[in-house]
Amino acid sequence: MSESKIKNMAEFASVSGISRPTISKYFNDPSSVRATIRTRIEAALEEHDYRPNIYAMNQNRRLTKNIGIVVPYLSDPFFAEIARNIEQRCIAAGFWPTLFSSHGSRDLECNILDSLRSLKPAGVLFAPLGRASDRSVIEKFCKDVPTVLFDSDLEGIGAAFVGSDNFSFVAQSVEYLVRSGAPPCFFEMRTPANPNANKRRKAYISIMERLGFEPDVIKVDGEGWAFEDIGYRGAMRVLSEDTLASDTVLCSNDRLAIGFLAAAFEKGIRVGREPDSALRVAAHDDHPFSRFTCPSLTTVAHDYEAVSNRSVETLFELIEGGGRLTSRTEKLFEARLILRASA
Amino acid sequence: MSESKIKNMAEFASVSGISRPTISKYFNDPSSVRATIRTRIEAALEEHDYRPNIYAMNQNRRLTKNIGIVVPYLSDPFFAEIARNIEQRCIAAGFWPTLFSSHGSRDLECNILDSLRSLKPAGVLFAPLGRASDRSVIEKFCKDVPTVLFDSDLEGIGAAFVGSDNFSFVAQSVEYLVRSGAPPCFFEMRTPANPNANKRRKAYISIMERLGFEPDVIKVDGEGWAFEDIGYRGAMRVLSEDTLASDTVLCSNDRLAIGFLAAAFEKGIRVGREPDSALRVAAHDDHPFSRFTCPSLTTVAHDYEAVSNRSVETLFELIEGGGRLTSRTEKLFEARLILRASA
DNA sequence: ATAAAATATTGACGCGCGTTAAAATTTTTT
DNA sequence: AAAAAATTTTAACGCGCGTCAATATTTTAT
Repeated sequence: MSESKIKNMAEFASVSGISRPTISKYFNDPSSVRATIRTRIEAALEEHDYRPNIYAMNQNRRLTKNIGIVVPYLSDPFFAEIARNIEQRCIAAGFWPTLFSSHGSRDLECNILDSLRSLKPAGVLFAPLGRASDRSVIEKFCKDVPTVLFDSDLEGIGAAFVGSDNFSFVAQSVEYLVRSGAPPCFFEMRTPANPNANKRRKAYISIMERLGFEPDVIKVDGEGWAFEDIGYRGAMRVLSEDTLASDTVLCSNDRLAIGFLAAAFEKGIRVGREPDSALRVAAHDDHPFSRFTCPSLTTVAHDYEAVSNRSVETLFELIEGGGRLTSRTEKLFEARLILRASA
Repeated sequence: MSESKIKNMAEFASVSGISRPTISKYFNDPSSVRATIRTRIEAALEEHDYRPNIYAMNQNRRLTKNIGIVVPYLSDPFFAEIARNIEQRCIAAGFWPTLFSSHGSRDLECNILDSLRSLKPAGVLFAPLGRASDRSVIEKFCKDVPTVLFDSDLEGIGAAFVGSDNFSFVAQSVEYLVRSGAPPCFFEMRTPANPNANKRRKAYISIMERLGFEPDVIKVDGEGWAFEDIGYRGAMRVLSEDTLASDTVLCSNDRLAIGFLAAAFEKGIRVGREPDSALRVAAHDDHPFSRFTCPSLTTVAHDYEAVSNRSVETLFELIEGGGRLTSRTEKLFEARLILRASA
């Protein structure tokens, strides 16, 4: 490798013996130049390790190759995993993804959208906070920037939504629990942060009624995103007061269940599907940690792969379509029951 | 708010009645213009919501306001929390942080550094993979870009290192365990990904010897970053074969312990510090989930706040010093014992 | 009020690259 | 081998902003 530092495209053009516009074309799309030229450029690249200045590149292009990924809470490994998956796919497609987390804060979510705007991204994959989101700010953003919502839907906002079918989650868990024991009560936060929680509650009620059982929704107090803690405190109270009408508890999500199981353990209450257990606990999401709860958590899994795949594909279609799709599509993927020891 | 869209700084200068160079100065540092001018600019900003083009801004500036944050594995909530903390501090200081995760991959780590280079960041906060890192690539990167390492040290690389004192972790856990029961064996991965693990093992051995006990290191197989699973499998084997020489197990880190506790539970082995328990388990890190293990995990906590604070402060000094510090500093913060139910 | 210091304005250039039109070259077709 | 098609080269402009020097204006000190 030559020691001379190349500082701009013109210089690189002259050392490689190829004209600057052609070099420029190459960097925008290597397949747009003839193979002979391409190999010559790539040989020169080996020699001199020049890289175009991304700021100059993006300054006039109407569309950058940037993609924004926004999740509500990155400390939740569930979102970290989804983000990672999406990120990889964007990179593979030649985009430059940037990851943002709203950290559960409405203001931060707005600020992120603001920053994102000045990044002039080709598109954005956005999992909103939900209830805490500033709907009007997001709506305005989505009008200006091609955006696909995922995980959590804001009706009518964004060019498309990709997520999991909450009804399918609850159908599978409730039907399994009923089939294998007593009908479950439903354990959730009083004011859930996320619209999925509301859909799950509604699904629970409707499925229970369809099966001819009385729905029993237990709402526990707590704000924010410390779900494990909220589940733990709620369970401690419920278990102490011994107000549980059913020996089967279906938690709205795994993180609540993690807290619930910790409380049950502390109370010395045996959880599981063996005859000598006092309680069965199941939940939804198949959180990365739910394999390691005690007992391991019976849950219903998202089709992670499918959701992240489809989100990215939809965004690419949107980008190729110049930021518009014929109509707003909503794709919901089926969930899959994961039988473990807790129920 | 006026409906006319302002498309560049010259236009904004004319509508606000202030010259373009002054506007430019304002955006680079609002305090560098007179108060009267500042309020006039800010009034105009309210009126017209203009924002400078970040690409044009960064193209000629020798130093951008970007800061890169690189962590080895974002799906680990420990790193997610640290990253979030650091991110907030950078924003508060007027920088533009961008978060990257190596996802445990050597190649990805190199690619990230490569991308980071073209972002021309003012500085980088970097927690390397450790053993899997490509030392020479990182060394080269750190020569070009002002970088502070945190969490995991690569000796001699980067302008400074900020982390936790592994000796202090192990001193506290071992001394507590010895004081309150039998001396612990040490449970770890055979080939740890992270230099901290090696330091902890060495500390364990030296502290045990100092206290007059025979060190007993149990190494379990497994590669990668699925620590819980590795801990689980290792514990299943150890507990099945009943080869544990001590009734007290000190895990190298909490994530291994989470797997260990899951295995113990599955085996029906009672863990805790009560007299009727068969085993005590403790670990290090105070992982966000260790409050919710069964039983809750006795561990030793990082001083998160201090580490992220100092990392950021050190980077700011480095940036203000033009990318050079007088000498490479290594700051290690003390750890704090967290007594819970498992030991 | 006047002088000195600080700050703002005017006018202009440069950064590195995208992009375009016309001319030159290469490749493909016939 | 000649004509047609595709690609590259040459030359030049523009993007939005940083920055600088000379000048004008405002603020502070005397």
